[in-house]
Amino acid sequence: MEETGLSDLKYHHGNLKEALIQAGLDILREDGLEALSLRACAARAGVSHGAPKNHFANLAVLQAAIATEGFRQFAGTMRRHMADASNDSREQILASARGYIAFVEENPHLFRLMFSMERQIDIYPELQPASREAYAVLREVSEGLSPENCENPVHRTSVETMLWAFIHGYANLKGNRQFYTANAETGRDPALEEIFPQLLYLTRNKEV
Amino acid sequence: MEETGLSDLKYHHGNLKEALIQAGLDILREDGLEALSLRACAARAGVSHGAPKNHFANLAVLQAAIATEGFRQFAGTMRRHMADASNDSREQILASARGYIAFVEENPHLFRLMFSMERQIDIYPELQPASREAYAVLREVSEGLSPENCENPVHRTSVETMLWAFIHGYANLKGNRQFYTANAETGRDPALEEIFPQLLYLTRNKEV
DNA sequence: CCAGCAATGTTGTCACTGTCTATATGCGGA
DNA sequence: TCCGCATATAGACAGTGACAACATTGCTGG
Repeated sequence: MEETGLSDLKYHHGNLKEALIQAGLDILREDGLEALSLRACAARAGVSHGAPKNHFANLAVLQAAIATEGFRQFAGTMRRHMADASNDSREQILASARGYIAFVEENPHLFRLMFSMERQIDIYPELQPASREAYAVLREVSEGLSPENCENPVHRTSVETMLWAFIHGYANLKGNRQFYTANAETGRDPALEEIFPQLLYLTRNKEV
Repeated sequence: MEETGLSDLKYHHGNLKEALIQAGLDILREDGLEALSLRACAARAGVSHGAPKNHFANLAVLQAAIATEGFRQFAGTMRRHMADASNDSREQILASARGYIAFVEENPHLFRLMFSMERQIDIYPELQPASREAYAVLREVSEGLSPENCENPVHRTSVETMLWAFIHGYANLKGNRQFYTANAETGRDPALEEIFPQLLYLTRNKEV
């Protein structure tokens, strides 16, 4: 009507592609992974059931696009927690772990989708970069733990692998309600806060 | 015809319940998680599409039953690896980790099903016991690491949690082809063999 | 300025799936 | 023997992904 801009309310729907991704994120949050269907996303975006075909070849591609946005928000959550912590490397990686756990607790279904898409990483071109962007956060903080004078038997790659595997496994098990560790009102996980320093201890120890 | 026994080839089909579970395991191995449907299991067991209803109220319950059998085989794989190792506690838990990884590599889709069922643990009565049976293996070997004179800051529960989370995360990431660590022809994972002793080092250290 | 075109969205259809209901079948016990 | 229950069959229905044919919109080149 009075639209002169060039980016919103344009064309038939507007930018349906992003609307479908957002609809998928909403459905995941509200109704879970089983409710995520092409037709449900289309309906929530206010278009017909065939419309998504023009932007996503099939359901798997839409899922990959949703997972991609998930990885971006995931990295953002970790970086946000890191910004609230001191600059010390150990505090930084602990903060990233807190962000990791927080994201999984807030987005359990999205997280499950993200890591179930990883074996089809090639069906959506932006998925792998977004996934690597999230991993880059962990890599950065791990590198801060391996100073140049490092003669540590747990060298750089192993530090990354060990910390990543632990955080990932802990978050998974916690997301599946496998642990009873209720968060205190501080919002922090007592088990994580206890175990993590132990793991970091390995990264500065020489002899084994 | 000549059947006098009481357990096989009885009645209409025989024991359809177990046949459906076995069909599900076969489908998971051959065609993946997406191909696992009630009708596919029924067809593979040679019965009509409505027959499973008499044994499993819905698809989720059949999936839970398949996951239950998965947890049993999972525990069996770990115990088998442990039987091939020496009785030393550290060797035992390392062997269980090898079994853990081996199971995930051989049954990636089943493993994914198993740990995606865990948030509906109550829909099939045998699922929780089978899951706990698998966890009991890790608990047993972890207990061997915390001797009675233990003043270790990583106490019993934390040892369990740390090792379980690490193995679980490592297996997950590896199952999703996140790691490039190709197994040597020994069938062992070099990264696991390197990192694990470091983790075990924590369990015998007092000061932190 | 306008005709054509490509991008986008709609509608209809098909096979497949989960679930429900009604019906048929066969075994065991009264 | 015959009744009842557990089990299996057959049919139906709604929801889904995928595909094809068609309609609409906005852009672009002449």
